Amino acid sequence: MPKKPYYITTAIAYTSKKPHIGNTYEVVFTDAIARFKRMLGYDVFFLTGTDEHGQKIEELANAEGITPKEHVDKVAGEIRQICDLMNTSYDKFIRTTDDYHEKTVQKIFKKLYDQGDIYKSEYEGMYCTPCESFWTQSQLVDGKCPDCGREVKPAKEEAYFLRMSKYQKQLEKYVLEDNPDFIYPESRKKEMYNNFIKPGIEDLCVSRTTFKWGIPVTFDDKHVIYVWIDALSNYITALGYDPDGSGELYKKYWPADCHVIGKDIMRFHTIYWPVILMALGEPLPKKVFGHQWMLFGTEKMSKSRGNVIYAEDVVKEFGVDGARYYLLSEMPFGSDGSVTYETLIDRYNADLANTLGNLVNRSVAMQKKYFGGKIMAPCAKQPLDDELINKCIETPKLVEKLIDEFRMADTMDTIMALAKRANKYIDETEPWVLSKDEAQKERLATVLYVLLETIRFLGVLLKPFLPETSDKILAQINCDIDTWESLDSFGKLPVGITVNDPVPLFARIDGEKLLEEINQRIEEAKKAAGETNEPEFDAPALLDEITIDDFAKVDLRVALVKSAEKVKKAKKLLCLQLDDGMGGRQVVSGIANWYKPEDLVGKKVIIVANLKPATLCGVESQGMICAADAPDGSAKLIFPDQSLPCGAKIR
RNA sequence: CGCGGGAUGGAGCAGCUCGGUAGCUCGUCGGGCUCAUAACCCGAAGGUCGUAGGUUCAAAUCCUGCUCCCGCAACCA
Repeated sequence: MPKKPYYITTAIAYTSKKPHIGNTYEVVFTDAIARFKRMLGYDVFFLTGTDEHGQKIEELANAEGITPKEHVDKVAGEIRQICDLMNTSYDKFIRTTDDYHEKTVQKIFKKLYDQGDIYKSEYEGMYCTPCESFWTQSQLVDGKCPDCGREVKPAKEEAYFLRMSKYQKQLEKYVLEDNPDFIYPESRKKEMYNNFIKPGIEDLCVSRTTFKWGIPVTFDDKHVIYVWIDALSNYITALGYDPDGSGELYKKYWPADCHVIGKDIMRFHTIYWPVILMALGEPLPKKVFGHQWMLFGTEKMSKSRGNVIYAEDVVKEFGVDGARYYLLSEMPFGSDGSVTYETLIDRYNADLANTLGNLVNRSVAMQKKYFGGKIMAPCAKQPLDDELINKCIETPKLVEKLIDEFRMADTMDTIMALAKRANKYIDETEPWVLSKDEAQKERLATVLYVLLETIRFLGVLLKPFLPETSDKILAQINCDIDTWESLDSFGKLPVGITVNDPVPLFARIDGEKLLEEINQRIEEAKKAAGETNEPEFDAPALLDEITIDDFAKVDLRVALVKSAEKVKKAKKLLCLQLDDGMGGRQVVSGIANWYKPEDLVGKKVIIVANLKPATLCGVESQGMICAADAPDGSAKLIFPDQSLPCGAKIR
């Protein structure tokens, strides 16, 4: 019987910068599933890769003085190295700059255009110059750019749009009725459905004229295909999809069984991607699984905070399987995970070194010591043994169920629970006591057999998750019976073989010492980041030149904050009452996340005094407070010399 | 009233669908053991299960109000 195909993918990683350990989680997680399915007998195809086009890449390359291609070659290489370092078993690594991908994407675009699903738009007033972005009418907020909030002006550039609305009903039916597990977990499905699908999906702009680093539209060379069709299509181009006739791989593996992605790109995968596929007349993926984020403690990782952890940092201290185990066991199913070196050390020592490593070590050592390593027939079983044996039999079934639900951390727990039970078994049976009584020889042999067979179970169970460790365990007990089916019954460990010398699987780590070292390193990294003037910060591109007259149109004034309060029903907005030297005014500002009302009262700020008033969350704002974007994404106000009078003009 | 998730011993989580001795991991304290990587095993302390009500013989579990946290959306003029 031919094996059942199983196609699983990660999202393709954006090649702007080297991914940190949190980004690496995805590929390790997906690898675990892929390896597991292979063991179950599926014919698995596991795809990962890189997303390499776009304006950001173009800018980064410019800043570095290299070509975009040189830039992405470098970063894609790093990303692939990390995948290899983490021992992930991807079958293909796709790059969106691959020749076949670019050609197919062009064909897809053309096909959708020819059949009328992509159309050229000539909207006006939809273009935000600073963001270099097009927006459809309904995307605008108060008629302004939804990204930066600035004025948009009539678009001289035309753009191509995908007719999303046409597939509204079809998508709704698929998500709600045909395939209720499509968007997973459930909470994400509600988010996507309530926020985007139910209100009605919008046509999507699928081309750009503002940058060149992308796949050109074949029939209109001013345009480059924007990220959606380019990046998302990787899942099918990788298999040799072709609108004119697809290859064997595609026929065999599509539709994908699961796209594993970060929760931030759920929308693209559960709305845009299905619509593209429906337009192409292709079947939709069976599942999109949105995983959580791995944070550093409770904050995001960033270079300037000195808290970026890369996969290689963790591997250096804890080994590949140490890193894999941590990622797989520490990320909760329903909420963000948190990396700290403290928990990293704890988990490593407690689970890998103590519970698992020590179990294998002590068991193999006893087999060596009492029987010269030779495994004897278990002919003196006792009822006591059954508890452990039953747990061995149950565990694989539990694991199958948990993996089916993508509950990775629970899976790790379940396997570790078996190791704990085995440790307990040793205490219950006290082999060292048995060894002192010649009459108990058979019982001792049996106890050790049960123990080593349990260890074989552990070795096999761990294979998809900690492949290296699994190999080491099985090598130590000198047994190559490592299939998932071999866990159907207890007792497959052959009698008569001789185990190898016990070698510790995981060396215990001196936590205090390591933490000290690491804190030192973090301090240094912080310092370095400070000294080099925040290397992560990319100054935004310069706008078009203006004349002094243009500038004179902007009336900047000094104003005193007399009172401030949060705007109800808005998270980020503060409503400020100002003395502007001209009778006072009210200004709303999106700084509530970074400034408390009381911090501002009594301070003088700079306002744009002649800005057309606007209404935000129902509150009128007569002007705008000057602030600058900080590298960490926050906004910092610009405070003038506090001795300036209210109403003073800035020029 | 935009949508959704959550609040459980010092920390992190499970239990809630199908009400009925509150469980796990780490940490703390005490004990046991010596095969083993100062590892392993057992026991103890520690929780009025966010808050106020309601239903019930009985509520962490069901219902309602409230507070706080988080995600998505909206919102940084």
